[in-house]
Amino acid sequence: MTQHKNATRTRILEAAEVIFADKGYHDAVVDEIAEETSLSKGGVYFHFPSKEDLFFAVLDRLADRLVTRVERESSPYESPLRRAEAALEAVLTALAKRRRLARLIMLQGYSMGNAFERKRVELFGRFATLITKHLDAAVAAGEIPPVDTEIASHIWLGAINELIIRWLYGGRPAPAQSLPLLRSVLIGGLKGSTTAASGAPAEAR
Amino acid sequence: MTQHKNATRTRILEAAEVIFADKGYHDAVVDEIAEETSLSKGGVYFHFPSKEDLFFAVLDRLADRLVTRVERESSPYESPLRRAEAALEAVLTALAKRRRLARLIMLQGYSMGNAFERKRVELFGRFATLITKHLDAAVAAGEIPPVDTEIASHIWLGAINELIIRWLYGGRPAPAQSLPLLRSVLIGGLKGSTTAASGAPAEAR
DNA sequence: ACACAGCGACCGACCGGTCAGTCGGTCGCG
DNA sequence: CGCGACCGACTGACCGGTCGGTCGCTGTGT
Repeated sequence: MTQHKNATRTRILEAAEVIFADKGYHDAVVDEIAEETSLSKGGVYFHFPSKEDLFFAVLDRLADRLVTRVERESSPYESPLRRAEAALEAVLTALAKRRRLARLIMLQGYSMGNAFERKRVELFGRFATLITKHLDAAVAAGEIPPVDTEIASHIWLGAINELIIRWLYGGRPAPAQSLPLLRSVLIGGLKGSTTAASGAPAEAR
Repeated sequence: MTQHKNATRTRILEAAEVIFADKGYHDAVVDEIAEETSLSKGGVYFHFPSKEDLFFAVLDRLADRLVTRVERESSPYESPLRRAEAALEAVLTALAKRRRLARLIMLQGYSMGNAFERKRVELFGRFATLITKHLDAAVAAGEIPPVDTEIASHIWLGAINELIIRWLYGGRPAPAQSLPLLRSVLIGGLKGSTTAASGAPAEAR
């Protein structure tokens, strides 16, 4: 039955998620993932062609969830800028809720070597798009000046990224504690931005 | 003569810098560093006790240079906020100037596994301090409201970090192109920040 | 001027350990 | 019986680190 096969696949993904998040790509050992799943190494390789594929599958699965969650939490708001703000907050709190997820997405991938680059761009691109979309709408609605929204969304993501990493490593300021300042700087900064110099004027719509 | 020994050491550091930046910690092979230096592996291990130590030495060397440079370029200005702004710009342009340096500091370290954590905190901490210092002065001078300057400096660094990484990977917007918006968001955001929640309130330990 | 010892810098073959991935085999279910 | 799911011993490649050895340079005694 395909049902069972699928269940096993999921079990592998779940175990792999924990172990990858804990040790990073390189230091995670396939044998351990197998053991954790009560499978043998061969069993794991029956479901995934390589360690790399397994890792990517784990990342995709998590990213899917996070995107869904962020979209759900930001959609209720009327104002585009408000939605962008909600998305910002949703990403931050979602990551803050589970260190493991954050570790995985934000750092453990690099231990894979340069093969991770493409994936990293893809992942962050997905989240950036989420925010860019709302910011574009906010520009259209006149809530903020016409800036390069793509760069802006990456500024947002970068700020979140650094605060989360800092928290992951040092436990310093809990993300929730940084949120007020984060919000005020990023949103206030955009609102007050008089810079129309976004390179190409074609963006004006 | 110690002079010669030191020169060799430097040659190793230079070669290691290139190779580590290119391949990441894990994929860089000591034999290759040796060959590039026209030394044998034993020769390399004569100068550095371990691959890990060599890597850290490379990082420290680069960080030292960057810190010096940033300090030099920001010191001439009178206004604290202006100095902070100059530091922001100096970091961005310095990293933009050499992809390799940026790669090394911002991502290749992670491939070392969890041992990198401490070092990462240390490195970013050094840069953050550079900015925090100026921001504190700016607060004292009344140029910006009293916010948590440490968090603020990490927001700045995070934004830079993400923009640089994006550029490294995709070559998308050249850092110089993002600078105007970056400046306007980060500085404008701080100026307009009404949030006084700088940890001063009764925050439980 | 010469022999030679000492030493610091460097050599490179080798060891020990680690893993990703393979493959012939097993087993239960339809 | 056949097939899909799974087993697990094994292999091959890779690499950090070691260690006995080499070699040229310098200083010392005669």
